[in-house]
Amino acid sequence: MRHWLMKSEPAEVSIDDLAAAPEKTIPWFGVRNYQARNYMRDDMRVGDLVLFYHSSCAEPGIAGVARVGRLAYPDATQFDRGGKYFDPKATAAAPRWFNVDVTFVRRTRLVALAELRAEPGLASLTVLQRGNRLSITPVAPEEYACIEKLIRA
DNA sequence: GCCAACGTTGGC
DNA sequence: GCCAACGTTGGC
Repeated sequence: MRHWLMKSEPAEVSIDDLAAAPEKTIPWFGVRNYQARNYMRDDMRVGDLVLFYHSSCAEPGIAGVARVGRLAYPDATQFDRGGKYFDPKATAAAPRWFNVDVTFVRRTRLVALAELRAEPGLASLTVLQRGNRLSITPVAPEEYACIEKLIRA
């Protein structure tokens, strides 16, 4: 099983929104970056654990844990003509964008970005690297264990 | 609102 | 294939 960190703007989808969703599950639509897409399409498996990260907000940081609830399938919003995620180059026969479903596991205390940065064990965490903008990044098992510890601290 | 960093696009 | 221009991300 692999571990992931997925960013979401809480104004769009927060950990509370995920907890309140039907079946506590939300399709992770709208990703329009190839590397992030590839992680979902090629590497994510049902049951993989996800650190739910709030970004572009007053208190950026890890706000909860989720898991992959469904393998990647074509992102419906790419076909939504007029929608903000519409992609004119995508076709049903050759979809460009894929998403997994993400299922709520639990809230955590807010582990702030500054706290993550201050933790020596997380020095190579992808999301903390300079200039990183990827909304989906892998988390090594040791890094995940380190963050679990921070969550409980 | 600012701005650094990065990905994508499109002309050549 | 190069690279300038542009758009987006995301912390501050």
